[in-house]
Amino acid sequence: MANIYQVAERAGVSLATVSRVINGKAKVAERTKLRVEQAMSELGYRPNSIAQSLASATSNRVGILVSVLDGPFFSNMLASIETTLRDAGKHVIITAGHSDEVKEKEAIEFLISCRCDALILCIDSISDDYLVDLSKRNVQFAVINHQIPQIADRCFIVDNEQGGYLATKSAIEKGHKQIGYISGPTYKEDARLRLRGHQRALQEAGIKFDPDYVYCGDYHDSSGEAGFAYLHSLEKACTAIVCGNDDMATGVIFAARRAGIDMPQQLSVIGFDDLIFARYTYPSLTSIENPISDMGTMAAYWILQTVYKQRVGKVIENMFEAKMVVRDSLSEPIYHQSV
Amino acid sequence: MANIYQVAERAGVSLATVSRVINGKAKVAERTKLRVEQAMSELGYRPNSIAQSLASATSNRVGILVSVLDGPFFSNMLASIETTLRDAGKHVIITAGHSDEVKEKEAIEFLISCRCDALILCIDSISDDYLVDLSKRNVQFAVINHQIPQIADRCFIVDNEQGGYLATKSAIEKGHKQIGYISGPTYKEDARLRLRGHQRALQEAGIKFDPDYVYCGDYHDSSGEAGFAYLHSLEKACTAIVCGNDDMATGVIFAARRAGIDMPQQLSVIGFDDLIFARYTYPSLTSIENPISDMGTMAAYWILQTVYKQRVGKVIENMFEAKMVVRDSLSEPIYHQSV
DNA sequence: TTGAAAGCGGTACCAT
DNA sequence: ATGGTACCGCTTTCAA
Repeated sequence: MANIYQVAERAGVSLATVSRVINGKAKVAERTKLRVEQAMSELGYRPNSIAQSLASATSNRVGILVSVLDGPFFSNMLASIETTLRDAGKHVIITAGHSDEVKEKEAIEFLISCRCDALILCIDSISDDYLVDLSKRNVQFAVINHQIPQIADRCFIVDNEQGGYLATKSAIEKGHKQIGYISGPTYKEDARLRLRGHQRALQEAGIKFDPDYVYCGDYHDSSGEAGFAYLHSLEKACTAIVCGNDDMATGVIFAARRAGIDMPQQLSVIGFDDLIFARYTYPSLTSIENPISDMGTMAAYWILQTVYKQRVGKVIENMFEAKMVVRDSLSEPIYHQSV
Repeated sequence: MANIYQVAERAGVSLATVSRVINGKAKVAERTKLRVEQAMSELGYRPNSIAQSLASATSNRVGILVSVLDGPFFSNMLASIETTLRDAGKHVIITAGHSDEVKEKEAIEFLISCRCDALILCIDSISDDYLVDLSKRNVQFAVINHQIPQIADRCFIVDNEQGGYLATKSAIEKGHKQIGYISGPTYKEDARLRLRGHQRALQEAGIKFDPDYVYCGDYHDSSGEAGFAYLHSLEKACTAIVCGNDDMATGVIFAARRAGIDMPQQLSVIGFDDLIFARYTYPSLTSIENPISDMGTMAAYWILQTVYKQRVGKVIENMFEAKMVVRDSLSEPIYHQSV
């Protein structure tokens, strides 16, 4: 493939001039520019991005770290980040951290050693302190799904508390009084916030919060099944179960059906995240939309603006609203045949 | 960050020697090597992959093209490709083609202009001829999900015919005689092959193939619903519906339930692909596993071997077996209450 | 507005 | 086994 020298020669100019027309910033006489462009197209010239990176000390690479590449949670986000950044001429390098602290750190080091100009991190296990430290090295990054006060401007989160609140409130509005809650692991901030929202909704409705009605799961469907078993065994069983995420909600649905319970008549179930399969469960799952994809796009915009100094006509928002997605798994309780 | 000159200086050797220990191939005296390594770790040195790429004319980048990034079909494959290639020190650049011929070609050009050493292509709309041409330019690539005779060695496919055969055969073995088939769009090779497998199974069982029992869909769930409506309207309705993919199968399940049909008692449904949500439908979906992830890994190995001349201790296989995954949506037909 | 030339941080060939 | 050095293809001063 042709290089910049050949273009320069063919156009009868120096390579510096060719470089100028490639980059479009510096002034080049219109005539010269046309000659150069002609030469470029005649030769089918494409600038070598690697050489550009080396010379300009910007790789045009953005590294993404997600916990898992497979599974439905991140794929939409990856898609939207990729689209946004590719339109801006950036390359995306994707790695997985597998919710393991060591692997997450390795992945970050890998991305740094790739010379990424910036990172977008969806971390699970790394401490806030580590990220604060990272921000002091000259590594530019955005964080999704974590709120870290010292670097709040680069954190993009959904309003988890609000989401938890909405979920439980919608159950209350349907008339439920005995509402079980299956939480994610409470060492995770999002799980704590969702639970807090649940409590706020109860309180607002004058329902006393009873810790017995909370089961602490691990965000996997098996713990949804276990959580159902626990809540089902309580003296006064619940008519609705609100779950910290959709995986656990599907676990509840499975276990409840196995126990011969009709849903939603005898038991309402609410999830969180609104994953793709929420439509496919039976009954289809009422859930809280987690705008992870929008958050990714926003993080990408933030990077284009902050790191690449591009003008993206976007207002950077750090906190995203949580919204109900109503499907079939939530209905009025039927007390006379309560679980 | 330190560069190779600083390492050389600190170790008291030339940069050529440092380069040798980085690459590990050429011989370096043990003592020298240790000195260099010491210097590297003292300086926290990491070779600049961009400079390496420029100098060596290999970018260590592998480009991936999938139709969509979101959605469950490719995400497992992406995960396994990423793992395989990252372990080999390669970077993965991922793009989406959105099943559009123009966009797919653009994406390929983009990947080429990224200086990818090799591509892995999951294409939907591009013609075989284009790919054969591409193979004559000096672009190295593997193809997933397409069999192209001229370049068969770099194509990795599942045995679609066998999959279609297995699906229908399993229905026949359960006792079904009236078996509807909802095909993917027949301009797609995989759809044609799956349908052909269906026909072979019928023929083998002595069941006459009746084109009236075939509905041609588009691989989306809506066409599953439409296909159900059509098959359901036939004079002699079917007791089982075999679908060209899982999306259409979920469409069938939805529409059938809406029509008040009990599954699997009154109607068995079989999918193809075994996507993640096959477990979550109700009844859970019996399907044909599409080892897309294994195919991706194999394509990655093929690239490591062919393009990067690495010894991966793997036998390269181009054709992957299709396997049944038995769940609840297939059972014996109940004729006296047939649909 | 244009050109000359010095890097960017490596690789790889040729000597020694 | 080691060192010297010419690139790789581009960006970016600095001069003209």
